[in-house]
Parts: sequence; C-alpha cells; structure tokens
Amino acid sequence: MVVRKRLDYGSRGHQVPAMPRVPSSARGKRSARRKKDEMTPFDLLATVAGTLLVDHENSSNAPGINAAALTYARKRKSVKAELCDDVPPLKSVAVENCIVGSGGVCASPRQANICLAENSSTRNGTDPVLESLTVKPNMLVRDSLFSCTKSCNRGHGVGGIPECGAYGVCLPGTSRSLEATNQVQVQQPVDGDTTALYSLVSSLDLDGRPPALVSSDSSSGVPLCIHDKDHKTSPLFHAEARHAADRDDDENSSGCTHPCTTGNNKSYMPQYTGDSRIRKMFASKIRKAARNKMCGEMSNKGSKLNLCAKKISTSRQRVQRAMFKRQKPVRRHFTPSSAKGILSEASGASFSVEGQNPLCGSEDYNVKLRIKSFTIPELFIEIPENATVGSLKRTVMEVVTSIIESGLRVGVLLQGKSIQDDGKTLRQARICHGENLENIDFTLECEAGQNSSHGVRIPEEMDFPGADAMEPLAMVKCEEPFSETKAGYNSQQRVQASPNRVQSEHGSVHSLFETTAHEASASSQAIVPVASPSSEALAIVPVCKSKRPVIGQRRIRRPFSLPEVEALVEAVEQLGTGRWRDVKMLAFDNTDHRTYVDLKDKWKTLVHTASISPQQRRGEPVPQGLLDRVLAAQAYWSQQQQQQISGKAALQGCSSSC
DNA sequence: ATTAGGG
DNA sequence: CCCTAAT
Repeated sequence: MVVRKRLDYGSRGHQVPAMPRVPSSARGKRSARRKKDEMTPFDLLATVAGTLLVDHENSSNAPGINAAALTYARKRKSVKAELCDDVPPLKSVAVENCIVGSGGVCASPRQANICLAENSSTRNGTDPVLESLTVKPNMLVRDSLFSCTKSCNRGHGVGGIPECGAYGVCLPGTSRSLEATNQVQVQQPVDGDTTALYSLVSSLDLDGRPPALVSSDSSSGVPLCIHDKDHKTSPLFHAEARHAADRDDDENSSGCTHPCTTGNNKSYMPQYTGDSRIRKMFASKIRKAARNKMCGEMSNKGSKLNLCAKKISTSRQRVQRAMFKRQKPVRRHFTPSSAKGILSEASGASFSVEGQNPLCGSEDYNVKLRIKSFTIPELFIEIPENATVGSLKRTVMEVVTSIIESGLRVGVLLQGKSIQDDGKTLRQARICHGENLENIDFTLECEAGQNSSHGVRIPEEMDFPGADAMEPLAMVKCEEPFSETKAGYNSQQRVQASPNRVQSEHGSVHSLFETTAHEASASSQAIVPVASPSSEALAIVPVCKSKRPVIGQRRIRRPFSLPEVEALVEAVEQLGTGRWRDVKMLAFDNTDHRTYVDLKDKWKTLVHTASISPQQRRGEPVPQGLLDRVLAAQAYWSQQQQQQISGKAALQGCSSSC
C-alpha cells in the first residue's frame, strides 16, 4: 500500500489546468486535444480522496493499476448510494465517533450538502435557480477508526489492505454527500507527542511518500499479522470485519486486524506506487506545465523560443508557472524515531484497544489509528440556473481545489475537544490504549484564517451575461443568468438578490483561502468560502472581481447583449475597425469581461452575421438595422484601411524612388 | 500590450 | 472564445 501525497501527483496546481473545459463543438482539434486534461467532478473528488489515498498495491501481478481503478469505480458507486441526509452540525460532527464496526465510514458520510434554493426571477421563467452547496468550515475526518494496539514484537508484518479513496457526489434527491474516504491506519507510539501524530497524519496528505512506517502491501514482503485467538474473538474485531464487508472492498485484505510492528520496529518504505489513473492524470498536467516552463526557460536562447514564452497569454502563463511551482513535491519525512508505529491497512482493522502485550514494554505501546475517511466540508455554491452543467462542475472543482490548495492542517479532536497542545504525548492526551478512543476525530482545517470572515467573490470567469463591470455589485453578476439565446437585456434582472447574496455583499470578505490566494493566485481565488450565518457551513461563492478565477479554465460564454452590440457598433463607426483598444475604452471601458479581443471577435461575428441570411443566424437576433450599420461601417473602414495602406505604399514608393 | 486572423 | 503570429 502506498500513501500518496497530493503534492506528489501534482498539487492542485496541476489539477487546475486539468479543469474541465466546456467542450466546444467548434473547437475541433483543440477540444480533442484538451480532452485528455479534462477532469470530471469525480476526478476532482478522486483527487481529493487521492490526497489521502492509501493506494492499494496489488502485490502480485502487474502494477495493480487496474485494481486500483476498479476499486475507485466501485467505491464511487457505493458512496453515491449512501444516504447521508442527516448532517450533524459541525461540532457534533467533530464529536462523532468513528465507530469502527458499526457502520463506520460508510454509514455516516455526509459532507457536502447540496441545497437548492430557488430564486424566483423576473425573467421569462428562465430565472436562475440558485443551487447552493454548503460547506462546513472544517474538513472533518470522521468515521475514523482508531485502534490502540500495542506493538508486538513478534515479527509480524502488517497486512496490506488496499485502500483507495471513495468519493461520491450525491444529489439532493439522493444522498447529498460528497466525500473522500480513505482508510489510513496510523500507529503511533503512545508516548509520541501529539505533534508527531499531527505530523503523521499530515504526512499522509502532504507527503508523496508515506510516513516512515507505512507498510507496503503484503507482497512487498511485509509479514502479515497473525491474530491470536483472542483477537479473533474480540468484539471489535467482528465489528471491523463487518465493516469491511459493508464496504464491499474486494481488495485483498490480510484480514489482519492487528498489525504488529516487526521485531525491530523497522519502518517500511513502501514503493511509491499510486493509483495509475490519478498518476496519469497528473502526469499529463505536469508535462504540460513542464513544457511551459521549458518554454520560458529557453526563451532567452533564441527569438523563436522567446516567442514561445511570450505567447502564452500572460494570465495563463502566470498560472502555469504557479502550477509548476506547486508541482514540486514537498516532502516531509517522518522520522522513524518519531513514529514507531506502522501505518497499515489491514482490512480488518481495528478499532480496538488491545491489552498490553507482555512482550512489549509498557513504553512501547503504539496507538493504531485508522482514518477511514476525510470528509469534504459542505460546500455552498451559488450558481445561476442557466449556468451550464460544465460550469457547475468547474465550480465544484474550484471549490474543492481551493480548499485543498489553501493548505490544510490537521486537527485532533478527542471527545469533541480539540487537542491544542502539540507537545503532549498521545498518552498524555489520552490517545492510547485503555482510553476511550471512540471519540477521536481528525479534522482538516484550512490553514489560512480558518476562523476568519468569509468573503464572497465572483471570479471573472464566473461571469454571466449581462453582468458587467458597470454593475455595482459583484454578486449581481453572479446572479445574472447567462442564457445564450435569450438575452433580454433587462437591467433589473441583475438586481435579483439571492438569499445568500447578502452575505457576500458584506465586504469583509476574507476567505479562508484568501491568505493563500496570492500564492495560489488564479485558482484559489475563484471561490471563497463564506460563513453561513445560520449554520456553520461555509458558503462558497464565486467572486466576481478576481482577476483570474481559475487557471486554465475557459471563460464562460457571455453572449453580447443587444445594448452591448449597439455600443460596439457605435464605437466602431466612430473609431474604425483597427482600433479595438480604443473601442474598448470608448464603449466598454468599465466592462472588465470584454476585452478588446472580444470586441474584435464580436465585430467579426457581427459582420459575418450581417452577411448571411436571417435564417442562418443563430442566437439572439440582432436587428437588421444594426447589422446594416455593421456592414456599412465595415465597408467604410476597410476602405479607409485600404487607402491608408496604399497611401503608405505610395509614400514608400515615392521615398524609395526619390 | 495590441492587432489580426485562424480555429 | 481561444490561440498565436506579428507588431
């Protein structure tokens, strides 16, 4: 088994680029090209799950790649089917027990609630229904299984249980959960201080490599733990077994409930073999990023290369660089000395606190912890009804990415109480055998101002038609529906307020992620968690003003409204067709989402539209009168350009001949 | 950073 | 809208 660290397969930075792009039929090759990089929401979740993924390495044959993939699919399915309507408040969640056998992991996964809040709109019934996902402030690791096992120096290894992340996205009607489930077992010496525990847990997430004592699968030569009869008859054991059964994991499990450290407590460094699927995903991202980086690096070697670097649109370039940066794995090696325990994945596992092993010194107890699942906080997303599914997916992706990107720290809750003192030993913290370990939970908290206010920003990319910079409130923009065909340009539409909008307007918008936003630049800025007044859930709303919402994401299509077209035509009539920057300044100066390139493109389409028969035109009809003006202006200015060119040529010819 | 064009 | 070449 392998514990994979998210950074290893490319931090979110890489994922980001992988963001699904809205397929565009018109994109032809390009779309095909991009497909490889697209990530489905599930991929996203998988990624999250993968963060803590304990990869199941099939010892035998080939790289258990397929096995992993299968497991992935299977789990996804099962999670999906789960019902998780009961969403305890965060606090209670934290206090929730990770009851091993009793349904543990699968039984209570309810993470992201997707609530639908419908807004009535004034528009032709096409008003947006705002969907919201609420996210709890903390990522909670629930359903964790802990077992306090004393190390037994019997030379037993750890049974490798393949584990993989399970995640599912349940729609409101179904289970409403979105979670990443992983099983991680951590064995810590009881005397290790809690800091070590935190580190251990962190390492699961942050290190590509498993902590020092991660056991590899059985194939790797780690001896299986042999249960003694007592263990087998232990109620805990049964519970565990049942749990395993429920999970429908067909990964080979050693059935070892009590992994034991090998005689010398040696740590195993399992090979780094991750889920091939995820690995591939990231590999492509990395290649991409690498390519860009190379481009940049080589830019000073030649003009051509220089162009290459130069060509990358600035924003993207920035993003890509950031991505590359983030790709660099940050490795934190857990020193064996600090963690004598073994991270194991014995399927049977254990939520057991075993008695003292006669063979072991009292100081040698290890606490075996198994984290069955990391829960993704509830997400709150507000998005217009007429937003595309693709944009919804991207939004979810962004949210999750933001969460991960913002940096997480692990919290340990015992009986619902957070253990603050990292210096305490597990024993002192009462995380040891003989203690009630049923109420221990791990949480994943945002590094940045977890308690800070919440902000709401709407990524530029989240723009909606009709919403432009002229609008006073950013949120308004978000509410703007962006239907492609109807563009009833009704300023009133923009003013609709959504229930959640209020919060977003409170400027104090710091998001948990804000502090890290600069570093994560584009991607994390897209979405900011917002505290929900009533619940502790975080509301994550797209922010309108952020410069570059999501890296690599295609902008949302925002058809030009009639007024916009009128303004464009008028400006072009005045300035001509070769001065797009001026046109922009004249007519769209305060409209951030319309670049001069956009205006140029729009003009191009207008000219085309005007030149085809009305029957062939699509989208919101443009008054013929306007189209006539377009043609007239086009003809006029193209003629002007011709004259200019010829004039120049004449001048040149003259000068040369003279 | 802009402009111009192809996709 | 995106992407790029060329300014």
